[in-house]
Amino acid sequence: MKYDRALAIEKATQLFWKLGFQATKMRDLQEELDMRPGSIYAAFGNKEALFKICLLNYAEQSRLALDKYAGLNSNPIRAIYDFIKNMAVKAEEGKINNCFLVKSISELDGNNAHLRQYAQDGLKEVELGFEALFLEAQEKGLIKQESNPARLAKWMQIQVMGLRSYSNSQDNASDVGIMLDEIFNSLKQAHQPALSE
Amino acid sequence: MKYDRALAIEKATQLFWKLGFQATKMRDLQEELDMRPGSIYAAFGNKEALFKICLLNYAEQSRLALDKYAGLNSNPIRAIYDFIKNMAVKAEEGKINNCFLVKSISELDGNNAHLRQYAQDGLKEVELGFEALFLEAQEKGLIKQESNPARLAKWMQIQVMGLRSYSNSQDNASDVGIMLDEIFNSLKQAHQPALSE
DNA sequence: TTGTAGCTTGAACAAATGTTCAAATCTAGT
DNA sequence: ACTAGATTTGAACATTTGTTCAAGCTACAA
Repeated sequence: MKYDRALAIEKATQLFWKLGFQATKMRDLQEELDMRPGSIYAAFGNKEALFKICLLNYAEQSRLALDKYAGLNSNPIRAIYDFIKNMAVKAEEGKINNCFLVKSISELDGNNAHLRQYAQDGLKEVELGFEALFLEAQEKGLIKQESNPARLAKWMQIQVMGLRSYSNSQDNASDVGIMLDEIFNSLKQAHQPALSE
Repeated sequence: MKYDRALAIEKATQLFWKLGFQATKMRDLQEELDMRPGSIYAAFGNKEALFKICLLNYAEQSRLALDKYAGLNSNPIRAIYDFIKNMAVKAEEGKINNCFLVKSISELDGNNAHLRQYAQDGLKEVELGFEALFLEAQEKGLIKQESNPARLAKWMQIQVMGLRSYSNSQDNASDVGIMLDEIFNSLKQAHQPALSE
């Protein structure tokens, strides 16, 4: 039976995400993808190449998701909120807290600078997406003129990374949703024009 | 020649910190510690036991450092600031950005729940240290009565994790010091009593 | 000097792991 | 049904890796 490439990448991503690059063994992948070693190597090259494919795919999906929420909301701030709420703060059962890109960068410190770069690029893309939305918000009068969209995007990344990292570091990650709301409240507090509704 | 236990643990920690638990091979440790396998096993048990020792030692050092800064400063907020500035935001050459505990928790997701717990406990200890200092600050009138020390401690952890995670995810980690100052500014903005100096 | 207790050495081992490839199997066009 | 090309299979291989242990070494008391 011919394998489903998209599905295989999805499954491989989940495994790499959960276990990390090093801890994921080819035999784990063979079982998860229900493919024999030869097929995997024929389809993806080798372990590193498959990991790279997963990273790039995850980054692209993230970027597409952000664009999706931007399309669904006339309010750019709301779009960022929805994106983060749905992508990063979903506290579903057995869900992985950490961002796949951030976790990979952390693990590939020191070694595999080559793979690391793909994850860094993916994160930068999302940050640029945030920046564009903050700029749009500024043009719509939702954000102060003095505020700096690039700086806000950076700040937003820090907040999300902190939130996910923290919720990952405590088993009791109950009120992450509340904390996200607090982050957006402090954003409004500091950067919304005084006279705005 | 008899080995220096404290020095060996220090060196092992640096290696585990840089490479991670999985990527650090016993042969790397043998070279770094300049000890033969038998000696390492006689002194520390095995790889996992050595890693555990490094984790516990790092956590203890962190906690001691926080107490040190608390002793040096009459202002508890300043103590927290100095601690973070010196422990987490040192942008020295070849310095590791991520916290060893956070990085370990991230890597040990899924597997090695046993080791993971030690890192979680270490982080919790630091958080409790923050909480005590925020409480002290509140008693000294440096923080609003309505503010919640435990919540502030949590918030602080999130900010530091976010900052370190971000600076780790971008090669250009130049203005991390500035960002830390911004974090403390927003802390004062939101939680300092209005009439305070 | 000699004995001994404890530490160190490094060769060796068994298991794990990434990868290969010849043979088997499947697919589609005639 | 037949064949050529593509895909899949899984046993096998070369390394890598965590760990062991008998033999060697060192320091010190008698």
